[in-house]
Amino acid sequence: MPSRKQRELFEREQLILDTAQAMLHQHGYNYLTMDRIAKKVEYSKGTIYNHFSSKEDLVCSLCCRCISNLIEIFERACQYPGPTRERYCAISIGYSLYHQLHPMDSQNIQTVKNNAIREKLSDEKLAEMQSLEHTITQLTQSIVQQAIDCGDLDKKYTKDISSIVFGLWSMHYGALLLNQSDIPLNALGFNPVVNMLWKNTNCYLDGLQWRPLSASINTNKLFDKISTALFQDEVNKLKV
Amino acid sequence: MPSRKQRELFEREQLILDTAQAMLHQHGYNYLTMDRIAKKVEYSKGTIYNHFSSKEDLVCSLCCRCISNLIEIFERACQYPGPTRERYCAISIGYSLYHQLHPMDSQNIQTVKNNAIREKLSDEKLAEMQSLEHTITQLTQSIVQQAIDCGDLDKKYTKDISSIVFGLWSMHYGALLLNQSDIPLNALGFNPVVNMLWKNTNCYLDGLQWRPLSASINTNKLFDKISTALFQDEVNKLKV
DNA sequence: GTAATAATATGACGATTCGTCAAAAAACAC
DNA sequence: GTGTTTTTTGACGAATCGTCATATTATTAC
Repeated sequence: MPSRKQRELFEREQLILDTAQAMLHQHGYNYLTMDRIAKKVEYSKGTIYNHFSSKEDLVCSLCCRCISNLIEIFERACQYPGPTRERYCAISIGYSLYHQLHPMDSQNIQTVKNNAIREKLSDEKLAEMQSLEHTITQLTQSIVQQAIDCGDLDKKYTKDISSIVFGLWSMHYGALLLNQSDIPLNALGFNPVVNMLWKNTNCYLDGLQWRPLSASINTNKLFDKISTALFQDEVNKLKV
Repeated sequence: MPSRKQRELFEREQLILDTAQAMLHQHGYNYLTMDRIAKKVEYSKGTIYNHFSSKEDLVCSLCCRCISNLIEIFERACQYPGPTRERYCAISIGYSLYHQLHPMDSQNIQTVKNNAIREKLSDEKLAEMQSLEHTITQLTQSIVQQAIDCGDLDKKYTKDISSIVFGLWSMHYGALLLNQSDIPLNALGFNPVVNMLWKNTNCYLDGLQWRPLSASINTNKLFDKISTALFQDEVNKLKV
């Protein structure tokens, strides 16, 4: 039961974050200053600093909100009732859709990976973010475990569960970063990143012999099936 | 035929870069200032600005040096005389070894991916870096093309060459970034990143049915064979 | 060899932005 | 209504970037 005080404080914090996010998206990182945020939210700079101990901590808080949104997506994927491979694919699809729908959020997440920023983070914020990231890996890991338990994935991979989680993670993370970097992938002859990522994910899972293999199904239909079942909202928003 | 003038200018530029790199590695990004660099190299700040139009351009130049080093590694891998799959693996191994040997270089490369920095880059530096990155993708692509031409990789993948290049690239890039981020992979139960990456690369190539499949060979021995043949220096330095 | 000219180097300076803190304002207690 | 605590404020000091008028060095002309 939060008191009125606490509620107001929380709401103001959200207002600050929303304002910062809008400013970041509209005018870029270097336009984002504490003074500008203060002016926009009509509180003084000192008050902003009562909420966030540094500009970096503020940006990291934005990042944490984004990761929380991703966790919600991952949790939905984990509920998917089909075979384990489809459930694992659901994570991949959710991840892709989320980043298509909120490309700026990906930038927030990446911003904090930068050393110039990270060096200045408070220990508390860093711990908060790491805890969220931990949650994400745990969710992913649970599906691999289920696949081994039910025989969809060979038992010999029991020792490699973390490698497999890391495989999906690194592939998606790398794809996302390359996509949002200024590297002109189109001009270099690359297909849309979401398509490539979906192909590559299936290819990787085939390499693991994670059943059912993609040769036996229509992967395009599977993509539609999963996204319709779990991410209807996101798909609709993307269509607009 | 560079004149004495030009030579001196070039050498001073290298001195500035070396100094900046050392400072960056020893004390982090936020300690690196133009005034400190100027003091250390015993030239004035204005002179530094004659070489680099901004702090960001200077850091990007560091990044370009690192990418050039990587290109040298990739070119060596492309010379590897074995089957195409092994040649492709050689790129993977070279990439891993390079980042193990020069973990700070990876940070340089990533620093420039950050928006806060990228927003301030001059068009020229950005173009320079993109040109280097283009070279890297071209080298990788050529091996996939060879594999299709000689039948090691099924012809049906002709349309997917860029996807396959992107698969290797994103997986390695993501792994590298995750590795150097502060996410405590060890504590989260992950194996060493280089091992996981090697397993995942083979798994992905198996999924493509890129012959010879890893079931028919000893991947650990292959790793040793390639690294001995191409990257003896790097391996020795790592052992020390 | 010297004077005129061009090229280069210098560091004081203005501008920006961060984060602080003493003082003012508001909220609260009684 | 008065005194106390909490919160807010914005002027300020510090750090750093990038500039530019001036000083220094190099080159050319004669």
